Amino acid sequence: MKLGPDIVRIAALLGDPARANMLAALMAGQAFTAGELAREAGVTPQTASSHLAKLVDGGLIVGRRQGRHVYFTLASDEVADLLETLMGLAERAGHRRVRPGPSEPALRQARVCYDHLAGDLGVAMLDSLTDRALVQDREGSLCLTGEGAEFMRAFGVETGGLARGRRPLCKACLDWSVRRSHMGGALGRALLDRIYARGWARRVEGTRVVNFSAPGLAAFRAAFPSPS
Amino acid sequence: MKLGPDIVRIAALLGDPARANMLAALMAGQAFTAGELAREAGVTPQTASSHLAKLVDGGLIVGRRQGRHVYFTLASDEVADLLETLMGLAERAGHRRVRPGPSEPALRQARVCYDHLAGDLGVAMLDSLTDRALVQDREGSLCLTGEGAEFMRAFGVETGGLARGRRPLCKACLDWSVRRSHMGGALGRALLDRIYARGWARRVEGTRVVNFSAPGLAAFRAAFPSPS
DNA sequence: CTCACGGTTCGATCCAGGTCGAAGCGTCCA
DNA sequence: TGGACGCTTCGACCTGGATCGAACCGTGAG
Repeated sequence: MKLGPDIVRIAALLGDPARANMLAALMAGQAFTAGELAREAGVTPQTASSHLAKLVDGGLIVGRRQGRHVYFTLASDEVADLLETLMGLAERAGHRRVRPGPSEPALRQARVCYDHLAGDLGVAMLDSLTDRALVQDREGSLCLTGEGAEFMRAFGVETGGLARGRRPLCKACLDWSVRRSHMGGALGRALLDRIYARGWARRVEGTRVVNFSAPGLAAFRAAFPSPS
Repeated sequence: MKLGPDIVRIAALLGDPARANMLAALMAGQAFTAGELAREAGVTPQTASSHLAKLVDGGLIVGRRQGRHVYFTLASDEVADLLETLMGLAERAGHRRVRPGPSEPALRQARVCYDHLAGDLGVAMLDSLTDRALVQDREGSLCLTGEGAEFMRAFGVETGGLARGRRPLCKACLDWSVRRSHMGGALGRALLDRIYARGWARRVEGTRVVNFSAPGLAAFRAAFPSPS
């Protein structure tokens, strides 16, 4: 069996704790400098530099120089997908990194998955949209209906511009904690942006946790009512 | 970022060439003995035994004793999913194991993905089914319509029994070579079984390639006409 | 019972690669 | 222009883990 793509290079890149920590940090969707990632991974800057070079070479992340800093982000949301899939399998196989800490429930309720909303609330949002026939599912990639576009416009998202980019408008992304899909793609990102803009929730600095205020959560539930 | 599942253990397991070769072989869906996997990976039986123990411990494969042989299979189709995702990323990142060999086109046209049909023909089959509204897509997991169940019965697949198992009846599985979905799950398996039973195609021994005969291919195209 | 065979365990070897100190290089600021 | 800072390169060190020979164990065959 010497055919097909070479999974070893990529898997080996993910198989080192320092690199995995860096990638986990980058799952927050924002760009980090080399130094920040070094601290995140708990290694010296030299070591981090070596790891980052390997990750760039492997096509998992990209770096942009800006002044004397270098900002790194995941290379694509495909990479984020892979990381979520891996986390799902690890979760199910019972490999926890540490025993559930205090912020673990918050992470399960709402977090960013690269640049869109994941966790209980992310799944609830997609459920609500599909239940009201605002989005439909065609062969794995979601598809906005006419009423859906109407809804999005009212919510403050111009879907016309989003569809122009080469990134798929919306896309089902499997959630590792809930084991069901939430909304990804350009629309997923735009929705989360609107949620921030309306002040319903804020990112907890340095983590993937998305913190909803009490009125924000109520407004969210009203905008995306549960199917039940 | 010390929260969430531990992806390192699993990724490290996949990051060794010998283990990756074994898993790639197991993607063919059939069970292999420890010795066969050792030859497949190009290592001695002792080394293979050590690797297999690690893979079992990590929950990626399971082994069953039978006489003086031990048969190994992938632990779940989730593992197969992960491998396909990894292959997709590796393919796109341009990491090929070897330069495309002679059987590469055959692998792209039709192969087994664990236990269901993948490649051009696998994608075409799902396309045909969705186009004729025989299956629908709800939040990532496919769903058979009433007419779909009718169609399956006519094709020789009793969907009633399949739905009883704890494995999802059907499921979209992202194809690494085509980068679109094909049909997985219990129904995907049953469909491939029927294709074998009707003599349309056979597995090429020891590889993932599925070889359609000329009349078999014609019958396949007739049963699953292209949407165009 | 004895032997052959598949699989595992043990121990020793060896090497890829992670790690960090020191030095180099470019950018920004005073 | 000098100095601080962020990042990278180089070199040396060291450890984890892959590998295999040899011995061991259980099953099946003669």
